[in-house]
Amino acid sequence: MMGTNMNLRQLRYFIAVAEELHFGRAAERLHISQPPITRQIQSLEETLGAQLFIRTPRGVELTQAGSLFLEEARNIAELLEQAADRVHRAAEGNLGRLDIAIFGTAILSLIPRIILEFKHRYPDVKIVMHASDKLAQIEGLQNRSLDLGFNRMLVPVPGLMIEELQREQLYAVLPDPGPWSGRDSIALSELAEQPMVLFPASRAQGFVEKVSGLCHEAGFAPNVAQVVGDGFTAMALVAAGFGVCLVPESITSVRMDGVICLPLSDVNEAAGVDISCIYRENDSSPLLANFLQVAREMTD
Amino acid sequence: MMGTNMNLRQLRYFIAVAEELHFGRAAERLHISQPPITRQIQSLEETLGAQLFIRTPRGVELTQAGSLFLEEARNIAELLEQAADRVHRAAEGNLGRLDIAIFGTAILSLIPRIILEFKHRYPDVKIVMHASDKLAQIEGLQNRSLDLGFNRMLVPVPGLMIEELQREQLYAVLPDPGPWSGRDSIALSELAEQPMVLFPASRAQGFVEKVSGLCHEAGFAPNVAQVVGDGFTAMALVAAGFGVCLVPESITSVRMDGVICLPLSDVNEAAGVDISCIYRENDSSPLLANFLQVAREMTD
DNA sequence: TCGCCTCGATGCCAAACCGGTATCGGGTGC
DNA sequence: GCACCCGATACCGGTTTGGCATCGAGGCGA
Repeated sequence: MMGTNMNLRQLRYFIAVAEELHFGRAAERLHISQPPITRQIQSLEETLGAQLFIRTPRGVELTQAGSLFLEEARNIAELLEQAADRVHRAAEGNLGRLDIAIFGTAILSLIPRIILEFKHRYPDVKIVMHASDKLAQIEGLQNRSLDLGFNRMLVPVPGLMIEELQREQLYAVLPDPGPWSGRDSIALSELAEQPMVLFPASRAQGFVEKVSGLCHEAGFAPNVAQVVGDGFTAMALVAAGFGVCLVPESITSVRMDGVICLPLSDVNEAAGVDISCIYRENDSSPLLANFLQVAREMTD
Repeated sequence: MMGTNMNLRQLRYFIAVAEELHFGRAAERLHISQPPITRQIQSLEETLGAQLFIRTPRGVELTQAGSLFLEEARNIAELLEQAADRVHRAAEGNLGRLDIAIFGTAILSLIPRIILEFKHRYPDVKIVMHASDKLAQIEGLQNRSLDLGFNRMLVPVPGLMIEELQREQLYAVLPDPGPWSGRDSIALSELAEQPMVLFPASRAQGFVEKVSGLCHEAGFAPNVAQVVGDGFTAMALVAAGFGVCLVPESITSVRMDGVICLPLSDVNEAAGVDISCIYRENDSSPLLANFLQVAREMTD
């Protein structure tokens, strides 16, 4: 009893024979001898319950059923080849989808440049961006709805990996015109009595605590005028006269009427804030690996 | 070195494992033991150049590449199944295309009934009808653009098979009112002096010669008034007073003002004209075989 | 008409493949 | 630490596959 089960080998042989219309030439094309072709075609015909070829003295010709099957077989063979190629590319991180979360002011400077470069290198990877705060990023990573998050001052979480990409200096945002107009730097201690706008108003520990800590190091407790959601709002409040605020350097690329941004002269580089990324520790996705590699290259 | 060639077996095993997310359960579902699954999946992963599963202590989970491949594999498996089924049906004559040629007046009576019945029994066979004269039918059959032709008084052609389906009596078409109004039959000899309209004006031998022969048997040479393309035109000319004509019985199902149709009393049954079909002698198409069977059943 | 040639089919043998049993090794939970 | 679960590996026997040699049928030319 011949095989009652179709085989890809039979498909390939069939296509070769159907295109050559000649067992011998098909065998030659397949780099095998002729008898195996006969047997495989016989087996295929038996499993299909259909005669595929009419044997003639000068070769073979396709029956109608064979002609129909040739189209199907070609299609299937091509689909298989494409599937294999796509899977291979997916495994190498050239194809797929990556869900990335960013926090409010991360749309400035570094992160969009990284994403742009990655999209350029891997055009078939679909990047989906999500605006999520710190806790939402962690939850998203844990329940696998996210692959990667960007944030500042992340605290270690079991199962998640944190990697610092860049460290930014802090700038003071001050009303203009005002006492500091024309200056090109300022000491944090000069702001001791100033009402201060803090952000973000998040559930998680973060920039608010960082600023408080720095003030205490500078010898004063911050006079908190207001806590708002993000750095843009904070700058707007400074312009409106609510007080002053501290921001990471990248936000200063936004120019806003009514404020000036001055570097802090008495806070050293290491005391700046980080931009880090966070991802699952055991994530074996080659897409993520490729993305991280791009991110590291661009922050060398 | 494991197989560098994909196999349908690997596809089936992969789908089972991907759906069960467990080698053991997949093996159970496939009614084999677990080790072959391991090897086939390993081999598949090697040929694809992609890790498809992440092995965990409690089973496996799909990688992104594996998830992608699962969709493709399911699709391909289904296509294969459908292809096999369609080829099987095509081989049994339940699916495919049949190109049938008919001549002008064959759209009456028998042939459309045969085609209708065939379409009813084999709804997935596409019937393409061609209006071709005798020579065009023979050429079409020889160059394989036709599978079957219907015609009358076909002469044998090498490589083609002719099969008579029905024999029809001849009728005289006479002007009405006229000398024969009210009669219910007529002898051919009564038409000896009458101008006669003949058809078809074809390159091939046919009905014209048949009528001439009958007239000579009846003892006179036909007085040819006009030769036209088809029986309808001939009847119209009779109505217009050009003379009389002879037609096969089936055409008399068309009622036309100004003419009456009378059976010929002195021409015996066997002298009538046939409706035959013609097809390639070595055509092994099951569609044709099925069609011929229907045709024979309906002319028993 | 008789060889001769071509082409697919068949018989036979060795190598590769596949599945089964037994067992290993790593990880988890009691 | 021990038992248990799961996938990986080793080994063996049956089946399949391909190669070689040969057959048999049909067509063509001398």
